[in-house]
Amino acid sequence: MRLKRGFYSRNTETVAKELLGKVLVNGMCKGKIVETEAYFGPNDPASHAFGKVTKRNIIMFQKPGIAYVYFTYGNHWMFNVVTEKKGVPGAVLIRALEPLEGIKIMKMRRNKIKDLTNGPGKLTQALGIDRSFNGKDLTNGSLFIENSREKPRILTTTRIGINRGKDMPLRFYIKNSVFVSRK
DNA sequence: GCCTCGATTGACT
DNA sequence: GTCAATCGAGGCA
Repeated sequence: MRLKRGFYSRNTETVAKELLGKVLVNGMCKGKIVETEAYFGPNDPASHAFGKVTKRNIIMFQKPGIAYVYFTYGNHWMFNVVTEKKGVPGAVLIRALEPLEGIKIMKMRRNKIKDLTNGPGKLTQALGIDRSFNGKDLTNGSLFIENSREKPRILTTTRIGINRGKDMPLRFYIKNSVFVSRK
């Protein structure tokens, strides 16, 4: 069962924690979400939505349950899920997956047999997510997130790779998972 | 128009 | 552990 809009239309931190253990699907490829980060708006200096609305960050202000995909460091796509009610900015960065299905395809896309999805740029490559998915509705289409009954043990840390808002504990990952990008 | 730098990765010492 | 690759968005003029 894919997650419905109501799941995403809540506090960003809550959604980030509850996404752990759920399953990200794009076509043939599936992976369990094992690591996420929450990004807010005006109160979060690390967020793209800190400050004014721009062509890039406007996706974060739109309806919950759509994809926010952006390009960084000259070669990497980042996949986020938009949260909060329409008009309120928020997104959850998916940082790592545990590969479940379509692993052969992931290996082909990554041109590797290991480290397929243990980082935000790696998992987008493995699942074939790029610019064309920006703004796509996850409640309707080939890219979506499946519910699960799993209630994982969650660890919380500060976010990775940012320069501002470094002290905010908004990174979450599943305890003992070997598929996270870092411990 | 020009300049800076990034929610990263992979190669190398 | 260090560091280069690589390009578009965003800020400023």
